[in-house]
Amino acid sequence: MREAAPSPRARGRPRKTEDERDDGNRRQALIAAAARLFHQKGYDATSTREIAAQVGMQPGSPFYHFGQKQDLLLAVMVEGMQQAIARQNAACARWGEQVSPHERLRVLVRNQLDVLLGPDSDFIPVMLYEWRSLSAEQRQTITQLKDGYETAWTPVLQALHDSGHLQCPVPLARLMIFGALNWTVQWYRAPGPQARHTRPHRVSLDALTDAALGLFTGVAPPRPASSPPA
Amino acid sequence: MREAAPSPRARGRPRKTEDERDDGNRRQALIAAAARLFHQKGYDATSTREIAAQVGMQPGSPFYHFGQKQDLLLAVMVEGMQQAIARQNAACARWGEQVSPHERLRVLVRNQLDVLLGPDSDFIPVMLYEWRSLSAEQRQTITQLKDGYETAWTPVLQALHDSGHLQCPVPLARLMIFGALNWTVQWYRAPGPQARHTRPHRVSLDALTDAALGLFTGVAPPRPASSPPA
DNA sequence: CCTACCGATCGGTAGG
DNA sequence: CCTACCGATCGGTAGG
Repeated sequence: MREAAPSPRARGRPRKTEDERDDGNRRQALIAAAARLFHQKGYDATSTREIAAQVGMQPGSPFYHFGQKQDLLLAVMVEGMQQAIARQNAACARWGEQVSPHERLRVLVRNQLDVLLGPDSDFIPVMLYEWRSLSAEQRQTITQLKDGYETAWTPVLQALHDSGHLQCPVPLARLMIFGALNWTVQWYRAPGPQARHTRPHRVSLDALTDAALGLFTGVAPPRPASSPPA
Repeated sequence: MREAAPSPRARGRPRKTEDERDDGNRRQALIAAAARLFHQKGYDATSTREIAAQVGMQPGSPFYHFGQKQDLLLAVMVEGMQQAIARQNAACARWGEQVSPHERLRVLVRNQLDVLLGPDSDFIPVMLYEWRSLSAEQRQTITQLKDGYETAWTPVLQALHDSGHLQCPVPLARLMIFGALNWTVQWYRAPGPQARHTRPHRVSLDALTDAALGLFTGVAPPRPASSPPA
C-alpha cells in the first residue's frame, strides 16, 4: 500500500487502494467468491480461508463481515433468489394480455435455464444443492423467496392443464418441471466455439428450452421467427 | 447356526456374539450405516466416527474394512447401482414382446421411483447427490454401472418418439426425465397412514408414476380400475 | 477389530 | 480488517 504522506488533517483510519475502499464492495466480493467456491466444491468442502484468499483477505477477516460461515451461505442464496426474481419479473412484464400460455411457459423456462446455466450462474445452483446446510430459521427466509418466484408458474400451468396440454396435476407438474430443469446443472455444458455440437449436453439454451417445452406440453417448438422486439 | 459352549478343540480367535461373527456382515453393516448417514447429512458432514458408532465399532475400526472414507462412499454407490440394475432387469424380464412402449416406460419410471423413494432407498440418492466427492477413478466405475442402467431406456424412448408421443430429442428427453424423477428425492414424502392426502408431496408412488407419464407422453393414465371419487 | 495416538485443518475470537 | 491464537474435530495409522 503506497500512500503519499497523509495530510496533517487526514482523519479516520487510512484507506486502502481505490478499489478496496468500499465496505459494501468487499462484502459483495466475499459473496461472489463464496458462490463460486460453494458451487465448484460444495459448502462443507470449502473453507472460509479459501474464500478469504480469493478476495485477498486474511483467514479471520470474513468474520468481520459475516458472523458465521452459514451466514455467508445464506447471503449467497438470498442474492441468487433476488436476481432470479428480478429477471423473471422483467421477463414477464414484457408480455401483454394476448400472450398464449405456451409462450408464457417458454419465457419462464428460458429464464429459469438462464438463471441456472447462464452467466453468473453460481448462486442458484448453490441454493438448490446446499439447502441441507442451512439452519431451520435460514430455510424459512429462502422458502419465502422461492415461493414468490414459483407463484408466477401456477396460473400458466393451470391454463395449459385446462386446455388439455398438460396431462398432469398442476402441483406435481410444477415440481417435476422444476426437477427436469434444475437437474440440468448436473450435466449441461455450454456449447464451445467449435460450431455445431451434436452431444446433448452441448446444445444452446434456446434448443434446450425447445426440448423442454416439447417434452412437457407435447408441442413441437413454434419458435418465434426472430426474437420479439423490445 | 448356534454353537454351544466351545469345545476344548476350538481354534482361532474367540468369536463375538452370534450376530457379529461374519466379517462380510460387518462390512455390509458399515455400508448400510454409511448410506443412511450420507443420505441424511451429506458425505462431508458425516464423520467416520459416527458411522463406526452406528454399528458399535471403535473410531478407527472402519479403516480395517475400507482404506479411506472415500472407499466407503464408493461402496455405497456400487451397492446402490447393483440393486437398481437387478431390480430393473427383473422388472423388464416380466414384459413380453407385446408390451407397448407406454407400458414399458411405466415400468421403468415406476422402478426408478422405487429405487429413489421406496424402502432401503438411501443408496441411489447418495450416488446422485455426492458424485462430487468421488475421485476421477471412482467416477469411472460408477459411470459404467450407470450407463448400463440407462441403456434400457433409450429404445423405449425412441419408440415413443417415432410414434409421435415424445416431442423431444431422445437424448435430451432421457436427461430431463431422469432430472424430473431424481429431483423427487428433494421433495417427496411417503404418504402417512391418515387416509387421503391432498398435498402433492404426499401422493403414492403409483400416483406419481401416472403423473410423470402424463407429463412426458401427454397420455392420461390408462390405469387399471381404481380412479379417485369425485 | 481395539487401544492409543498424531498431524492437519478448520471455524471462530480477542484485541487492536 | 490484520495479527495471533485456541479448542475441537477429523481422517488416518501403528501395533497388537
